[in-house]
Amino acid sequence: MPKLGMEPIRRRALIGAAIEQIHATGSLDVTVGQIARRAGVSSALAHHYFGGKEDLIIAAMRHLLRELGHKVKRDLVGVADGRCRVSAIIAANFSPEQFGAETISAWLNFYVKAQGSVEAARLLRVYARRLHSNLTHALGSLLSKNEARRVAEGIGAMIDGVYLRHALRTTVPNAAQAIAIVEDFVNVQVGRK
Amino acid sequence: MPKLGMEPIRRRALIGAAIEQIHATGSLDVTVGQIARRAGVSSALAHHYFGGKEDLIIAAMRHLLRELGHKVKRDLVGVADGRCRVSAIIAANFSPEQFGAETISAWLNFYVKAQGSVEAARLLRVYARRLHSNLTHALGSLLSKNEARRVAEGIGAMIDGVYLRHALRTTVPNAAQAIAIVEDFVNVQVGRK
Amino acid sequence: MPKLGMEPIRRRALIGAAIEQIHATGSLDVTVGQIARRAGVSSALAHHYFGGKEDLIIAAMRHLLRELGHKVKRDLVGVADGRCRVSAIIAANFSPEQFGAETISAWLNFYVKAQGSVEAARLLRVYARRLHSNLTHALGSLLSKNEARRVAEGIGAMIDGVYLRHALRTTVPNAAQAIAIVEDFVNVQVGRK
Amino acid sequence: MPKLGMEPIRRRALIGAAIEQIHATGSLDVTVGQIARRAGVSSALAHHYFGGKEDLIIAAMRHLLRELGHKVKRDLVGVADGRCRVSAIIAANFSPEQFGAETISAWLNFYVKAQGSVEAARLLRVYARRLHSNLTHALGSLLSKNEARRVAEGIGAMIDGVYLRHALRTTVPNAAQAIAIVEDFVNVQVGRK
DNA sequence: AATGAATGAGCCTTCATTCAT
DNA sequence: AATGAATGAAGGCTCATTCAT
Repeated sequence: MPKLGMEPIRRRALIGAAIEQIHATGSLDVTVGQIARRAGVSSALAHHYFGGKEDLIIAAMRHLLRELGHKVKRDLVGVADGRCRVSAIIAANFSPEQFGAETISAWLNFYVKAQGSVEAARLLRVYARRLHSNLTHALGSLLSKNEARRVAEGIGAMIDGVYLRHALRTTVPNAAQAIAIVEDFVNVQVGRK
Repeated sequence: MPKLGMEPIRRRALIGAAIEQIHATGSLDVTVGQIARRAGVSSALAHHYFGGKEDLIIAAMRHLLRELGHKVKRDLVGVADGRCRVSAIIAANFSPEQFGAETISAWLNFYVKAQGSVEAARLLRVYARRLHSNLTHALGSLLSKNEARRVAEGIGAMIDGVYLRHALRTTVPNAAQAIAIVEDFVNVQVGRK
Repeated sequence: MPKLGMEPIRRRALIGAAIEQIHATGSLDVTVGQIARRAGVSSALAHHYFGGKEDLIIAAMRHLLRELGHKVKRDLVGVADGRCRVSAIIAANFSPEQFGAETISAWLNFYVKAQGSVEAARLLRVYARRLHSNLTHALGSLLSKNEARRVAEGIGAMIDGVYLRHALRTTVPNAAQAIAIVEDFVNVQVGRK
Repeated sequence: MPKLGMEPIRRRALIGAAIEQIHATGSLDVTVGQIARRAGVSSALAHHYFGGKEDLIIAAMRHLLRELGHKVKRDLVGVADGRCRVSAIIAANFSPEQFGAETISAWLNFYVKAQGSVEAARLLRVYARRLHSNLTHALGSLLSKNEARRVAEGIGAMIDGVYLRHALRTTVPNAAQAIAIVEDFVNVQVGRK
């Protein structure tokens, strides 16, 4: 008898396996076979559910971005103070789920992917815009609109830079230190006025 | 036309072609054939002079890093004031030769490469250490040793982050804006004292 | 037609094709593509089932040696007399299945292969040891242990030599004549006592 | 100034290097580049003097066969007794110059080469015929013409077989033992009458 | 729902060979 | 006399993808 409702299970397993494999390989030079094996299924099944390698990779990307989006949204609930909202956003970006070695690897590689895939580029732009918008709003009560935009831009660049630098390390990512660097930046920017 | 002493000419041409091709492709998924064709030679010749694809890519990386190193060194000559030296270092990192679309692409991909190649990782670490050391020294007259180190770290992360974000853009890189973001950071950090 | 359980079928076909191709080419300079085409499949499938060219060649070798081993074992069943067992062993080595043009070619090339492949060398040594052991036992009732060993060595060299010389010929191998030469040797050695 | 008379020197060096390289590689899968490097010249020069790889290999073969021919001829001078001439021929085949590891390797590979090259096959047939003729004549005083032919055939097969078996060994070739095996065969054949 | 079977396309790499100097 | 420069051709191998079951 055919098992029912396997599709979501398989999709999730394959997406997870893709992210793991990207991290294990260190690049997007992963084979569908490797991902499928890691997920415990045949490579044919990966194609069956995702249509092709491209789509599977994009799905993994989308998954990661959605996770981050939900995390930020959740952590902002009930936080009223602007400065605190900024910290919450930063903390969300470096939370254990987001700042693990696997995710960092995947993130870096998605930036590469975006250089050759319109869909991947679109996804990253959506994420960047959302981050910028969130930060600008939170900073609105502390700075002028223009200054808020500028500082938000700086925070964004800094977060990406910290991710990039951690991609090089072989040690386990140090979230506290990462947060400190960015928070330090915010403190000075907000404080000087 | 001379038939001797072609080696350095070919090597340079192939390295240039490799960087161009990486940018054109947007990833390290470039074939030796593509690079060779771009350089106007056969793929066999590329192997003859470099031994293999890996070595060619690494050579391109090394070339870019050396160029940057020389640029920084040159621009620092005669600059005595610490704050000015910091600016010179930042400016060098965003000079037209370094901050072109091709180089940015290549740079991003080298970070990926470093995740799977010890030699590539080593090269990037050398670059990071050198940048950090240069900045720390320059900041030494303005801040305490510990603070200098911390700010240098922040500047480094910021530069990388700005590069990363520009890798996404399709427009021509805006060096002035990039420099402004980083300089802004430095100003506040140094000025707050 | 069944679509499952193709593996053993393909493996057998590829091994057979490899032996044929080695004979057709006259050397081990055979391409996986040639072998695969002869077997009616793609070269990719040959890699899929054997992992690589090396392994395919070794598998063909192993196949031939196993065939010979089985043949000898089968032909010795029920043969009690020592002298008759010697003859049976010799006859087995020159039986139509073993002494065909294809097999002779392959044999010669395996000796070459053994000079650069530990596994191939191991296989040939196993065969040589088994032949020597069989012969020594059979000769045990006719000669002293030392003499039996010596004669067994001679028979082995002779069999190999006859194979080698037939590798040069373009005519169909003459088993009767080959057997006569070796038997003649045995007769004198055993009879002279 | 152009060096004169280099041709014979280079040819000899290249032929020697070819034989060494065949032994080092264990097969005919040697590159012209390897041989040339071993001879201390460029691969282009090898082509200049020999026309191509094929011709160089054949020249190496011809060289070895000629050496053996001369050796036999020289060692037979003044030996009148038939039995002694047989021993001299056998001894020549296992003399240090002929029975070194390099030569054995080359020999085996030439047999392979002969399967795909008419010229190589012709050379080996010439050698076999000469050996057979020499032996038959020498045996003429001891056996009937038919028996002499038969025994000569056996000796030839044996010599080849011994060579073949030594090709497998990694130890230094044992000429004394090799000669003993063949001489033993001759003794019995001649003695029984 | 899932997979074994199979392949075409493509890439890296090697190498014999040619040619101008 | 000798070689550096250069290439075309070919082979081993990988992999995404398709298909029949």
